[in-house]
Amino acid sequence: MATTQRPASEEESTAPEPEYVEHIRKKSEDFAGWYNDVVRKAELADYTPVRGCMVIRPYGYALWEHIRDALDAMIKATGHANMYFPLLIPESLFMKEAEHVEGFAPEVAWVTRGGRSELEEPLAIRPTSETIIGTLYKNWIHSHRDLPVLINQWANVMRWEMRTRLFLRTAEFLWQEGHTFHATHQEAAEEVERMLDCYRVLAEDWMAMPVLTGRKTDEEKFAGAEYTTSIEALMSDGRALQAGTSHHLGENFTRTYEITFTDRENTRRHPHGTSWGLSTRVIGGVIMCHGDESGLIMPPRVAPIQVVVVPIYRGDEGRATVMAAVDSIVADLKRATPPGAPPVRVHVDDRDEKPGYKYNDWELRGVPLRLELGPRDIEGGVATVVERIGRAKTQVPLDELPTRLPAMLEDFHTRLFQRAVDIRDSYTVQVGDRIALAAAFDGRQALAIGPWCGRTECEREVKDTLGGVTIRNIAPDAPPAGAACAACGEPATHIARWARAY
RNA sequence: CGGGGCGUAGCGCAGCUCGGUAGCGCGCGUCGUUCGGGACGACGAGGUCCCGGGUUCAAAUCCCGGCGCCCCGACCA
Repeated sequence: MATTQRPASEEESTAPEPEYVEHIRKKSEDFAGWYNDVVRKAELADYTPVRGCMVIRPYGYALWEHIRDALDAMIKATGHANMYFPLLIPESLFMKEAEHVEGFAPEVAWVTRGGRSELEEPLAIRPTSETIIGTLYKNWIHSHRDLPVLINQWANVMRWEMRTRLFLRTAEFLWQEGHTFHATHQEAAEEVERMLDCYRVLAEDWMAMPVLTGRKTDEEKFAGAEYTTSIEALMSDGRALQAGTSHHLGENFTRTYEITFTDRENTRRHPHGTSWGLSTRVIGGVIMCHGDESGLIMPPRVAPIQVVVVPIYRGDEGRATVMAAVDSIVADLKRATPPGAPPVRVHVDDRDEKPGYKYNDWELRGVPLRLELGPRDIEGGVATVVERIGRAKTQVPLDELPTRLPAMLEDFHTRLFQRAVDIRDSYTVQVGDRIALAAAFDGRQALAIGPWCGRTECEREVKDTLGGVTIRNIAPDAPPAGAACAACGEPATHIARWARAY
């Protein structure tokens, strides 16, 4: 290609090839590297001097706030109230529930010196709050008239993980944990289902992330739960992510913490508990579900910035003209917002950078719509709107922006959701026997759906043999009559979803 | 906890084999020209070479001992 002869005397250049160091690693070649680059360069989060703990930066925290607000509204709309419990749990309380302790003990961080005396009882930093909440509610529940108790807390918890990844698995993370107590098993079961459905709605309607709801196997359920349900999302690399869980605790904790109530027949009984949680991990889900080679793609309903305005001009005079038009657009958008409705979240990028730089920067950050406004646009009385998924350009008359932009954002949400469904479908395989199951995961990722016998040994055998393939959850539907387990051939009792998980 | 890799300017790295004045690119600051898909010039600021010890006239470089981080496994939201 190069035809120019270099003089033989010319020294070899020792300088590295010019490259854009701001660029991110290729998603198709190095998914984990891509993920890290995107999280850090889009300024969602970063590492800190604290091992395993991340800092959530303003752009990432704004995303979390929108997710949190949407979920908080649903939690309140279903009758729950927020409250707050202590971060530290005395060892003796924590150790009461045997199965719970066994499940969590390895990853609990302990405060062994209270600052006053080394002889003080060690304190666990909560990995979850069932134990302290149970202890307290023992004092507050006496009668069926005290039930149901429907509470939630937004909090940080700590689990001393061996390997951490930004958002997906950090030693400290933010979440909400709902805790409820009910008079009957049935009522608690309905609660478990109701809150799982809130998570499904949050994932699908707010984050455009399709999920499969279902029950966890005994192997994967919460330590101390009677049963666990979950929402499972498939990432665009084909691995599954547990994005929220809702547990039926039965009487497991209320027995241990001696919570009793007197029912209508004057019989003393233990209430049935539930707990359900969703964490900052879902942000990792949003990133890996929607992102592409250019970076993030933010679901509009939770996007910190929904529309970014890039002004284009030459010289100071051009700048003044364009910026006046930009100001007018922003003012129109605010004025057009119906009372009570959230305004379009618009940001004007007036940095002293070239437009091309800004395009790439905002694409990395995943802003759904970019509004370009330059001399040509102003002359035509339009703005150029470019959407993030396919970079399709639309000329929109300036006076139509207040109605068109919200509509385009809604359309963006719908297409983003459908795109995620299509990606998931591309990995989905219906399997009827072991050959099909093994083939589904042979050198690739998959979401394999098929009949299952319900046996833990079978589940473990698949995990060990097929390289970490696990049952993410079990479908609500029963298997066809007479169906055989796709993994072992024994009679099937369930429909399972197999995948490799994060 | 096993297996790898890496610690040199804010970031990415070269220099280490073979000891001798600490470098490059990007970024950052000021000024000017630019601006419809990652602009350019001039000048400038910025370093306990991860830490501790040893060898040596002399250590980023060689030796010993720590510490930290990242990646891959097993465990987990």
